[in-house]
Amino acid sequence: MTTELKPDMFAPECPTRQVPMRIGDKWTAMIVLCLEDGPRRFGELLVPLSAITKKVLAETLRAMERDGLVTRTEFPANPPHVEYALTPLGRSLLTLIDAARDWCAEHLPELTEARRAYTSSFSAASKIS
Amino acid sequence: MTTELKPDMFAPECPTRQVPMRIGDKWTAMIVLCLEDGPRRFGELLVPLSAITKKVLAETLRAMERDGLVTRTEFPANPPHVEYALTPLGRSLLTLIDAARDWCAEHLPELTEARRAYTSSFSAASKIS
DNA sequence: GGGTCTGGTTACCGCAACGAAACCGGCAGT
DNA sequence: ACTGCCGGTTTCGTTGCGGTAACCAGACCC
Repeated sequence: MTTELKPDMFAPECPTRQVPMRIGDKWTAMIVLCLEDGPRRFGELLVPLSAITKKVLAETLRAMERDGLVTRTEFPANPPHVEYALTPLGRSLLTLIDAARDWCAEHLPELTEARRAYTSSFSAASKIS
Repeated sequence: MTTELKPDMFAPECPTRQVPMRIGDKWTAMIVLCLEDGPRRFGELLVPLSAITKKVLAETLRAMERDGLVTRTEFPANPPHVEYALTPLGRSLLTLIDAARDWCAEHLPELTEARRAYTSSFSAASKIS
């Protein structure tokens, strides 16, 4: 058992504060999942992420490329197209994402029930997003 | 080995889409960590979360209470005070948060380096947050 | 020359999160 | 009566993520 040193999330200068849940932004985790089984083209990513717009997809992919999570490869063939693929770093996120999905699978009912109970007990008053 | 069914993040109506990274909001994970060793008072939480404002702390705690992650207990003693404590559900988040911190501890250098390399190679052009 | 496919970019905008600062009500101390 | 502590709430303002719609450049097809 390697006693790893956890990052100090409480230090204001710790990059953990900036980074960790970029994964938690609206689309990054889903894009990683989309790329799990191999490279995909821009247009292929648009389909499963039904609600995303081209702009946001492009932005998110750029940010992921910047952070070394995906690679962008242009094929100047005919018609020219572009492929996005996971880097090893991006792929390493899969275990984390899976852990999050497992947590959801296990505990989401409790959370939903808690939320229901809470809002029904203060039916009128509170307004928490 | 229980073959758990992962939530379908791609279904627009899946609550996974709403919930998962509420954990990833700016403060929830840190508050969970603060409460790890036992109940804390409002004022005690303000200290380690040095940058948080009372308003945001109150909002975040309310949301966490709504979701069944913490309990709020008033002590009408003298002087009156309030204690926040993790519920079992909230405590179950610790493993997930630890997984995220482990990932950061392990891969943050790569990510930082990727970011540095990216921004230095396009020193002038790109502006990604 | 006109339409279409691909992989975007640009301009604009709304909303929710986040934050700074002031205020508040009950009670204790002096 | 005045001061301060505790646990907030109120007001106002800023920032930034995400979204909508329009446009674009290259290449191919007709």
